[in-house]
This record gives sequence, structure tokens and C-alpha cells, in this order.
Amino acid sequence: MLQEEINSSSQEESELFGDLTAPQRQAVRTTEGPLLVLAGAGSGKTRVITRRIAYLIRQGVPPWSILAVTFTNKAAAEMRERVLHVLGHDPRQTRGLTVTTFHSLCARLLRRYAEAAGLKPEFSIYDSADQATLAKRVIAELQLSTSNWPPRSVLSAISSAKNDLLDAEEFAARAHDFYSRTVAKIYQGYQKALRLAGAVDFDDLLVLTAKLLKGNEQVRRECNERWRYLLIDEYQDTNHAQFVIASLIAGNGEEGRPPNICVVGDPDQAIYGWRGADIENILEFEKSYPGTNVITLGENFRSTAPILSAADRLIRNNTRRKHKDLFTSRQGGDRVEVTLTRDENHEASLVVDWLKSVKDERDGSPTSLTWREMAVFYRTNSLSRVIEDALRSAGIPYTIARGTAFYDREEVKTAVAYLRLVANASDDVSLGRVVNTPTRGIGATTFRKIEEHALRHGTPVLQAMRNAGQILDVAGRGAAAVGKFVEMIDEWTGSGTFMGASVSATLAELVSRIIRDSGLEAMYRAQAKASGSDADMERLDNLDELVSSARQFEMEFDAMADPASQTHDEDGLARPDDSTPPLLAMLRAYLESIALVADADAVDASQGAVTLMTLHAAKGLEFKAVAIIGLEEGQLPHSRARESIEQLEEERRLCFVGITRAMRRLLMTSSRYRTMRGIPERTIPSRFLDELPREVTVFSDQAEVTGGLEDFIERGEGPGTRFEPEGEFAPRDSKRAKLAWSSSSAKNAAFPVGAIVRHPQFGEGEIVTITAGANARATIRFRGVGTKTLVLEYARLTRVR
DNA sequence: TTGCGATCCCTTTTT
DNA sequence: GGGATCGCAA
Repeated sequence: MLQEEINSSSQEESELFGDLTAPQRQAVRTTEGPLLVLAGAGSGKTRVITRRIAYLIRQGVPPWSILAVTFTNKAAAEMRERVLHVLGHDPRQTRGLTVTTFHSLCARLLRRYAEAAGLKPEFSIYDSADQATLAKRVIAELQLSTSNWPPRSVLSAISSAKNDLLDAEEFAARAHDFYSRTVAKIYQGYQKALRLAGAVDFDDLLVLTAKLLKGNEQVRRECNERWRYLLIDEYQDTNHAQFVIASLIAGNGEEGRPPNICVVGDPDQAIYGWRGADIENILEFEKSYPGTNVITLGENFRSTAPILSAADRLIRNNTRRKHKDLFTSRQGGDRVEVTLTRDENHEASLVVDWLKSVKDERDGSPTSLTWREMAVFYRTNSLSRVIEDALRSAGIPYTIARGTAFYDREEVKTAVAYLRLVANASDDVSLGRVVNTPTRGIGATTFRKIEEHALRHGTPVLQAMRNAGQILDVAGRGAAAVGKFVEMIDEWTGSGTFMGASVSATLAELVSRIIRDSGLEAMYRAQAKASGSDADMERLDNLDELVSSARQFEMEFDAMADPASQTHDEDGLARPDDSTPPLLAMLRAYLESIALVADADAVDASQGAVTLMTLHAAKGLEFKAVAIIGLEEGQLPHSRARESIEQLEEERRLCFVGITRAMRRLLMTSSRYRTMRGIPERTIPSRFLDELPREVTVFSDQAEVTGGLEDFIERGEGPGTRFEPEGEFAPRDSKRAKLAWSSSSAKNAAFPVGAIVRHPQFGEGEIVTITAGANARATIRFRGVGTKTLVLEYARLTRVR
């Protein structure tokens, strides 16, 4: 404490600003009023945000009056950690600081102000599977067929309505054609079913919060008063609902001054248009807050010049774009490698070889790369499988950034459904999932009868089950089974009170008890015993893992820091709310944390493994070496995105995001053939490859290079083995372009494409293609002997001319 | 009521 | 190629 007072302000200055550029400093210092920071890729955005928060606190702004919104929980946790670091690891300095995602923030506000929002505080958060289950039921109740009204597409229409803050009634009022009128009906039924189940979907979190803030002055005032400094990261990916929430929380500012709201984003990295994100939000921001300060951060501190130049040239092809110069003062760096492969297996093995070579190349040197510094990106999740297989068989450790993967496991989902039912007795979707898992004699017929009864009376299904014996024509056997089930639930919850001697004391205890008492564990144990398969053993492990995760959560959970269960005194200090049993409060928070995990949350650099993820999940991250696979028309740009210029440009931005993640090495592959739903299809290289500047890329066509000897001899002229540029990718003079690309490889300058060489055995031949790297191979067309592929190092070639 | 096998449909990206 | 769903047999 004393030490801090001794600190001279100049010392603080250099701590906070010493390593910042002028625009970065300005972004940190401009704390008052609306501020828009246009931060180019790799421009030190995170650093600026972190310093800004630290600076505010140093200036005497109470930490609890600062709200920072990030895109993922992971980013939020990291930001909090970094702020703490800058402030010298004194936890008192960040007490009450809120760093969170929009969805978490909303979930917490809705829990805290549940009554005002028209919800019960134990509301469940439905994921897309739950949503589909519910939508299906609603569609069936409306006597519509799910083949004419596929739940997923109806849900996506509902979702975009919600992102524009259109509720079911407003949507219905605007629906004029048959299709949208029907969707409106489903929308209304779906919302009713959600509320009946005491559940909200992801979009509801935003919609209901916006509604709450708009309609309830007291709540709005409380938020305005608490959070005086608002900071929003990845602003280019916020949608209308999020914008409204942000402005409502920011309020009107004090004493006629505009509110202190700072948004940070990069229009070139807007990749969530399909989710309702609107680049226009940035324009809207300046309109809503006249006199907004705008600061542009253009200098890149992440990537080498060739990588940056590739990214810059690519993104220049977007027409609907405000150009922003990307520049670096760094010199040198390896060129971007662009490689054409035969099929996805070939591509995978090539990527694996590349990763290995990148690792070896730098081994022993001070700049040696480790697995954790490498990543593989792809457009669609389905592309990960082949890469995974290749990495596994090569013995390279890898992790996939799929945050939800664990909770998507059948056994984990079932266990979580029990927990949700325990927390929220109205949760019919969860009830439906667990009622007969493991089988306990409550079959489909019995359950349907109960469901119908519940529907008629407008009660939750579990409620109807309590009366099953008397009211329904459920057979005695069924009624007994139902009675036993209800009894089991009551036993866990203390009949809903979460009090009493028989109720678990801790969350982990509750989870493990439910897994045991429900018979889930016994069921999977029996299965594992019967099959003896690893997969079934793994299920048991996963259930154990769930208990561990609950224990972990319990340790980290800080009731005082949970905005959902606290109120604030005048001075902003938290006071715990004691009307909720602690176990229930913790269970709610735990389930919420499970519901809101993001894929990117699973990125864990400490694992020492190569990270695999979609381009979307890669946003905000950086790696020393990056491989992007599947650069083909239909894949990237995706076939579903080719309809409009807007969509195509979003695909280009996606590619841009991928490229700009790479710090030192970048490989982009395109496969000549790709197996789609079991059928190998010929592909066309992505137009984006053609947009990369030749002078910073090394192109290599490995599509002709094959593994086995007989595979490549005399294969040169066969169909599909040659690279023939097509469509957009084909330059006017493809031969010359190819030559230019190939010969740009400095390493193989001795044997450029077109050179005539002599081989001791095969005689004279012409170099057709050549690849880069340590194991460079050349495809050579020999006179009379045919085309062969040879590894340069061993081929004993001499150049003739 | 349960469990297994055949058939159908699919395919973007995610909080 | 694979996951989900449906239908049928025990």
C-alpha cells in the first residue's frame, strides 16, 4: 500500500504507456465520452483494452463501475488476468470489475431481475438441440409436418427475428405471406412453450434483457449507476440486440455529457453477419453518439511482412469496405506457402509433414517452435476429421477447439439434463430426456399420455406426473414407475427446497449422487462390461469428469462475484442475496456456465498440442505457425455463401482472419479432390488463392506428386492428376502464371519449372512442377520414359539448360 | 417396452 | 460417410 503511494506518476506512466504507440496511448487515455477504436488485425488491441481498464482504475475509477464485454468467456478470463497483472496482482484493485460476454451478462441480469423480466430465476438456457426438440413439438401441435417446416430453418428465421428484437407478436404483425405467417405461428407457439418450460434460448437472453432495460426504469437506472465505463470488444460482430443493450446500459451520461462508451472492432474481421451481426453497427454508433472520437490502429505487431501483405492484398478485393492501411516495420520472414494436393488424405499428410518440418527447422535455435504454437484452421468442422487421423497416427499431440464437445456427449448431456430438471422442475425438454434413461418402465406411450395431460392443463409435465396415479388411464405398473421417478427427484431436491438432512451439501456431491441414484452409472457400467469397448469405458470416465468439473466450479465460484445473486450498496460493494439456498444458487450458476461455453473457450495453449479449429473460432487468437486447409470453391468461399456479394465478402474476411492469425509461418492448402458425403468430388481452387500476391507466396502443385512408384510413373497425362486451373482461379495465361509462381521459390531456384535436366538413369527431361521445403520434389517429364516425381536431394540431377 | 437394424437425410460458421 | 430417426421383432 505504502509502496504504491511512493510510486511516482511517471513510473506509472511508463508502466502503462511505455511500450505503446501514439495512437494506442491515445486510445487508452481517451476515457471520457464515446470512443470508437478501429483496430486492425494484430494491432495490439487486447493490450490497449487491458491498459485502458488498468488506467481507469489507476485514475481512481472504482473497478465495479467498469463493464467490459468480450466475445468469449476465455477472452474475458484472460482480460481479467491481464488487468490484474498490470495492476501488480493486487486482487483488491479489480474487485467488482465486470469482464464478461454479452450472453453471460444477460443471463446474470435476467437472473437477478428475474421477476421484472417475467422469468423464474431458475430458468434453463436451451441449446440448439433443446430448441429443436421444442420446435418440433410445437410444429407437431400445430398439425404441420416437420418435413415442410424443418425445425432448424424455422428456428433460424425465429433467431434472426429475435436478433432484430422482433418478438412473436411484432413478427406476426409483419407477416404477410403464407410462409412467414406460418413461421409466426410457430414462433408464438415456441415462445409459449419456452416460457411454460421456464426456459430461454440463446437469443432470448439478449431479447429479454433489451426488453427489461427498455421497459423497466428502475433496472435501467441501477445499471446506469453501477456501470459508468463501458467497453465492448469485437464490436464488428455485435448485432442489433446487443447494440441496444449496450446503449441502454451506457445510458445518457451524466450532467448532459455523453456516456463513456468505448467500442473496439475491425470491420475487416466481421464474420458473423449470418448471426445478425451488422457492420452498420459501427456507422450506427457514430450516429447514436455524435462527436464520437475515432482512433485507428493500423500498425501490425504480429505477422511478418509477407503474411501481412498477403492478408492486405486479399482484403482489398472487398468492395464494400473502408480501406485501412495495414503496415509493419518488420523486415523479412518466410513466404506464404500455397500448396495444391490430390485429396483430403494427401492434404492431411502434407499438413502433418509441414508441421513437423516447421518444428524441426527451428529446433535447437532460440526461435524453436513447439506444437502449442501451431494451429490448423478449416472452414467447416467436418474437415477436422482427416487432419485428426493424420495427426494421431503421426503421434503429434493435438486439441480441437470445440468447447461444447464434452457437454455434447450423450452421457454428459443426460446427466446435465437431470441437473437442469432438479434446478427447474418445469424444464420439460430435460424431463423428456431423462424420464426413461436409464429405462425404468416409463415408455413412450405412458409418457405421451402424461404429456397430453400436462398440455391440456397447462402445467409442467413433472407436475402432471405427480398426479399420474389418480387422473390418468396409466396402467398400475406405469403409475408405480412414475411415482418412483418423482420420488427420486424430490429426494434430491428436498422436495424443491434444497434444504434438509437428505439433501446434498455440495454441488459435486449432488452431481455424483444424481449420476449414481438415477442409475446412469450402473447403466453405462453394464454396457461397458457387456461390450468391453473403450468407448463405453470412456462414458464412465466422462461422468466422473463431470463430477470433477462441478467440484472445480465449486472451488472457483465466488457468490460475492456473481451478479445474479447479489445486490449492491450505494458504494457499489456486493452484498450476497440470502433468499436462495446456496446449493441452488450454485447449481444455477454452474448450469449457466455450461450452457454458455464457446468453442474458443477450449483453446488451451498450456497443453503443448497443435490446435485445430474453425476459422470462426480462430478470431482473436494468434499462432506462430498456421495451416489453413480446404481453400476450394464451395468450401472457402462456402457454397452456401455464393449467392450474394455480401456473403462472398464475408467469406473473404473469414479467410483474412485466418491469415492474420499467423505470426511467422503460413501454409494454405487446396485439395484437387474432396470427398463430400462419401463421394469424391473434383474441386476448383479457391479464388482467394488467386488474389494473393505472387511475390510473397510460394506455390507448389503436389497434386501430381504421389507416394508409390507405380503411382506416379506414366500418370502424368491421366485424367484428374494434373492441375488445370479453372474458373476464377485460372489466370488468363495460366502457364505463365504457374511458372511465375513456381519460380518464385527461392529455394528451388536452381531447378525452375521449364528447366531441362539430366538424370543418370532416365536421361533428359523437363521440369513440370517443383515444390518447396527440405524434401522438395520435382515432377519431371522425361523423353520416352514418361513423367516421374523425384526428391531433389536424392535425384542426382544436373541442369542442362 | 425395449432394442436393433434399415433407411433417410444431410451439410456452414456459433453464443 | 455418418448420425438420427423410424419401424419391426422379441
